[in-house]
Amino acid sequence: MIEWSPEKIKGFQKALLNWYDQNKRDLPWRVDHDPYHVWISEIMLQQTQVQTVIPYYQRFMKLFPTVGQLAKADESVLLKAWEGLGYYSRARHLQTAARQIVTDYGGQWPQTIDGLKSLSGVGPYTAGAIASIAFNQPVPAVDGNAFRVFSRLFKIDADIAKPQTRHLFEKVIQNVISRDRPGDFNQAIMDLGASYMSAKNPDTVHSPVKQFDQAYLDGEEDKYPVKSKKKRPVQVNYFGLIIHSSKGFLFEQRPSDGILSHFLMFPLIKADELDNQKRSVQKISSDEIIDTIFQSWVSTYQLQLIDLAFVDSQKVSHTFTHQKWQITLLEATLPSNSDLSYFPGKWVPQDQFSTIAFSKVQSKMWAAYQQKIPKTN
DNA sequence: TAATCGTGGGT
DNA sequence: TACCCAAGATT
Repeated sequence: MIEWSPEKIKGFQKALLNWYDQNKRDLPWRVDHDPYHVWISEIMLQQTQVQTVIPYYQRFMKLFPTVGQLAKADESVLLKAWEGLGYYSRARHLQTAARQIVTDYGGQWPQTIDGLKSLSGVGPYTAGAIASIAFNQPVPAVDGNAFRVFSRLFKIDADIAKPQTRHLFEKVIQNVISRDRPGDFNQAIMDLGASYMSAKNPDTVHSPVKQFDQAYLDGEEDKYPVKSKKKRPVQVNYFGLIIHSSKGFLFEQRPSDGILSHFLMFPLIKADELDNQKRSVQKISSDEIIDTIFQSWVSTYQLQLIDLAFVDSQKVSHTFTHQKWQITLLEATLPSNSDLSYFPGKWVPQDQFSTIAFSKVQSKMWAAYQQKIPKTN
């Protein structure tokens, strides 16, 4: 890693902020520096592209214009507004934090890094972003853009995939951030990282700070940032049960932890658990699958599925960050007066589907069941 | 610490 | 396809 003189730091700040003043992106959360606006946008933007967030942000602000209204909102309405954004715990943390602000902080925003980090779902990056943008504090906001930009400027070869590395970047940024315009400085880095200094096909030759980009000057920008590779998703096979009655379709409430926690979905059964119930390592036949599911539901939920059969369609496939699901659909009916006391779910009439937040994979199952055509992502 | 948590877009 | 990336936080 290289060092910069005070003169070089001043020159960098000037070049960066001059460029930002002329070329900053016109984004809906940049109309002011309201901490509520900054906060909502930063949470939505976590691991999510700007163009995806824009319509969600605009709808969100119409639904929940203030932190107080977010605090007292129905969680089902909130999750419906978040539908499709993913990482749904962000939405739950959002409301938890809104209630923290209203109750713990008397409606007044904490303005320190530690105070902001005490809010649910607000970590080091988001706290830095709010503190600098909304409260004009000279603190770093180390996101993926900052990692990429500063690793190239300073030729930092620390692995940005390791949590510890953030501290190193915070020290570097603390030394070069504009004391006069910290919020604009951090946002300028983000705009730079999203344009001339993007991850793929960077256009450094036209970058406003190319003369400060040591990796570029040395012809080594393709070496930065250093980032270790992620593991590939593991495949998990499921059977998905489309169960209907005159009351609608049977939805199962997923557990409070793990992927898609709390979501209502068509009941899913892990294929290997079904195999275990048969105490067999070998794959079981179609008849045995139906028989085993039927008996499992009788013993577990005291529910008797009628006409349980495979849906004549391709498997539903969906890939998450760490899991690849392959779902084989089955269909059954259940008497509408069935006792659901032992079942963690409820009947949902079809005309109420639009009021419930569907995960992407749930939407795929429903589409496959309705259309009986192949569905993949 | 390393693993986990969704989805859409691009190559 | 398979893989990577996108304004990260939590446990």
